[in-house]
Amino acid sequence: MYEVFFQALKSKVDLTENDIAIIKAHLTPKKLRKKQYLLQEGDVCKFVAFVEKGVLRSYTIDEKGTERIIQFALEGWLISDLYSFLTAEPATYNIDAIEDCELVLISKTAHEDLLRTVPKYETWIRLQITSAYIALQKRLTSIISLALEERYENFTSIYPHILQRVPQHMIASYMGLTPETLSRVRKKMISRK
Amino acid sequence: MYEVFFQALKSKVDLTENDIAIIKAHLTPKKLRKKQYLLQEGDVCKFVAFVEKGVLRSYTIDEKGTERIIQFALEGWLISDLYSFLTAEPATYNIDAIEDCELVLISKTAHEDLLRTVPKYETWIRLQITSAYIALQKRLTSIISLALEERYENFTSIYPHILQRVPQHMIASYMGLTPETLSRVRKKMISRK
DNA sequence: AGTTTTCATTGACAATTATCAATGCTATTT
DNA sequence: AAATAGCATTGATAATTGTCAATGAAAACT
Repeated sequence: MYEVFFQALKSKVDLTENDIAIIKAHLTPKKLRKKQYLLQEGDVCKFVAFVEKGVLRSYTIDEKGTERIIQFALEGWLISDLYSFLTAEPATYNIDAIEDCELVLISKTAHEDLLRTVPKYETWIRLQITSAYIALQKRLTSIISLALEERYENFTSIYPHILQRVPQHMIASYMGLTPETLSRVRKKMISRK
Repeated sequence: MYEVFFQALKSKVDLTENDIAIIKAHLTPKKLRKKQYLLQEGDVCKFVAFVEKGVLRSYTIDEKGTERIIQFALEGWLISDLYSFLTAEPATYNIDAIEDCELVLISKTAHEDLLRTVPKYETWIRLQITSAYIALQKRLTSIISLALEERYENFTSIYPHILQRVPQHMIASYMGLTPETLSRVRKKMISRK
């Protein structure tokens, strides 16, 4: 149990058997069927979720009812509404499963306990957030500085595995585009050889 | 010396006199005149900079020669090319001073020493990156889900102090717009009362 | 004080992207 | 196996944003 989780952890920090035991005691497994919610806007987000298996997304819904995808999460990634998790304010994002999922949940008290008692856990969290920050900054840079086709190429080269498992209209949403526009961009790129 | 820096640190974590002394020994002060570079694209970024006084920006230059602003940093903020800093790859961003600045530099070896020897430093870094991540996610959400006017309103309400110290065309760049478009958006908003 | 840069604004026009509506295909459900 | 829902594509048109050029004002420099 928790194979992917501990593999991810061990690849970043050294853990003693004792560390592992303590961490294990703070985790909760959870399965989710396709389309099921993990978190709904308005509820307080009480966990950080690690993806053992499957794909999820976080998103908001704007005034017109359009879904805007903030993040995808595949095996080995973390997903949460961090702001809600840390402040206990109502979540502004929804999170649901794009495929059937197996998750590892870290509750708020578990998270706080682990930060206090297992220094390596804090290190791991720091490294995770740092990578997430860098990735987000790259995404933002791509949005404000590249033409559409380059942005799509960029996306496909960085996340080919997302492309294969997520419908195109969600990728359009992630890129801040309509599905029609993305379809046309792709057509242009294909025709250009 | 380093007043703003230690104020920021102490507001997030408890430090002993000893912690403070160790940290102090790892810092380097640096002054920068308006328009001076702190980092140029292609060089390896060898520090994280904390702003004691002044304003800086990080940005890329696209194929057409247009500057695209990634981040502003005011008093109390950190700025760096994190990816370059962590991997020692050449920087993809430029950083320069918008006003005369006083900075506190944390070199790579200082950073690593402090992470190893002062647990509270790691905690502070974790908290800083976490806030930066959340802020970036909000910025991204705003870009992909709001109409231009709302985005500008959003920006002005979150960062009124940036607005006052940075020329408008840089704010346009930060928002991924041309200066002309931002000027027109503002006009529309003002005329609408 | 005078010169030079930098900056914000405006206009005319072009390019890009969104919207709305329709179609056919595929996967899922019953 | 049939019915339904989800999905990608296309066309016509509208809305948004960018580009290029010009102007005047303010700020920085000498």
